Amino acid sequence: MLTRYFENEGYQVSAVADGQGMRDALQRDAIDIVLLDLILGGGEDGLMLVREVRTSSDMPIIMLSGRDDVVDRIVGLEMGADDYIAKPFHLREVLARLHSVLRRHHAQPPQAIDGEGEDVIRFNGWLLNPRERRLVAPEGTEVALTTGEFDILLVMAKHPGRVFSRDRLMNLTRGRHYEAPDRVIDAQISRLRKKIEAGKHPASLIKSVRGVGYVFTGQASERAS
Amino acid sequence: MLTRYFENEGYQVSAVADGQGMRDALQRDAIDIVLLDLILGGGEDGLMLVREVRTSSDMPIIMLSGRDDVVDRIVGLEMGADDYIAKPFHLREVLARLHSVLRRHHAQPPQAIDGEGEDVIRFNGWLLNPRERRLVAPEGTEVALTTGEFDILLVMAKHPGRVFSRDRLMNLTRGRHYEAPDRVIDAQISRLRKKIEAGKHPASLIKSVRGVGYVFTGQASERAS
DNA sequence: TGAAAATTGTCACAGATTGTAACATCAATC
DNA sequence: GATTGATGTTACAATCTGTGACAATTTTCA
Repeated sequence: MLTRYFENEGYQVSAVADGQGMRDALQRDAIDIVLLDLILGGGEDGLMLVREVRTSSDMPIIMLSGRDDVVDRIVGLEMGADDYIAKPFHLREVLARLHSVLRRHHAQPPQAIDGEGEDVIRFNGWLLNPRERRLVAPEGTEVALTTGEFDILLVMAKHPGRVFSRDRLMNLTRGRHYEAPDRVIDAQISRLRKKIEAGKHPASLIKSVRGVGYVFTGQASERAS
Repeated sequence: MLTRYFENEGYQVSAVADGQGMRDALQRDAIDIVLLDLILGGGEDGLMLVREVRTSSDMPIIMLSGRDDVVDRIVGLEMGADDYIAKPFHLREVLARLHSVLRRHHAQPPQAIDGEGEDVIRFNGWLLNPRERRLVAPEGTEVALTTGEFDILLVMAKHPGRVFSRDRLMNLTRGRHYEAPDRVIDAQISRLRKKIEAGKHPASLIKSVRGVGYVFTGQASERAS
């Protein structure tokens, strides 16, 4: 029902049956938000899944529950869900809340400090400016990155400490269903490393996690006012 | 009743009758959380047990009490319990609170704004930084660990004094349903020891518990701010 | 448009990491 | 102290990753 409704509304929906399905979808598709029913098959608990997702990302999550249980609601929100909707609900209401969550989420840091709207990312002295698509080294010189290199660095630097699979990087930096061998990412990472971990800055900012993918391990220093 | 319920929920439960049973279980099993009834047999006081556990660890504890007594509740929480549930309770509620406590407990300081809020782990002069995935020796030199070695050390160092079975380490450092002989862990531990217990630091930080698994015996010094 | 330049994809090989297994040690038990 | 079983260690094989060379593709610009 939800699937049909949201597809009619123009969304692209990945409907899955259980926790494993969710993990797969998160890996495979470029997911913007998760709607999660508390009562799942497969013996997995929806609350646990919320926590699991939260440990590695700030993916927006809306919990749907079979009943309006105060404890469930509170625990769910404490667990990190962004909203909680009890059945029965109106489809229109779900849509409204979804918009609300997405808005809050994307509206993340409008960051109007000093009358400026910078949302640059800083790490270990580096400065990454998504708007201008520029990378500036600690000593102030600009490092030229190609489009692909920049996209990968941007995605990863936004989430330090989070491990990205090659597939996921593929999805996030290119369109949804891009087909190419994963090793393309390896090559890009290699070129990227050569540029940002060059002689002067021997720190390893991108580490590889064997069998999984890559992590950005820079020291993000947000909100430089 | 609780045992059966939680086992149905997929938890592994060690049910014991008294304080001594609890101590044994804490030693023997890899305990994640303690549910403690205030009214115990064996003449031991539940409150005392809370304090006893608290003096040596930050093990999460939920107290169950036969009555909803404000004094009991306050004293219990002051003693260091993480939550307090009065009878009669719904099993679902206990589960929810348990989730909540576990989450709070595992919760990494969510992304520490202002670049502050390191959650590095220190032990015996060593410094383990999960975000940067770096291990720094007491004398300041960095020790290069592989992904697998780092994961094992991280899991164990987070819970000094806790015994991890090989299976559990397997689960915690790789996916859930990973299939490989347990001896893989032995090999990894061996390599890890060679790196962190090398000539300069003869202290044995990882001890083996025959028939069970391994314990991290470093002296954790938390949260140097 | 067409050539030059830049970027990306592909591949091969080197190197690193991990799984496996054999054997050496060690601990517990009788 | 001999036996039995568990753990430590190591070598080697299997797998995964890093990187350079070059081809294919896209972009730039005359």
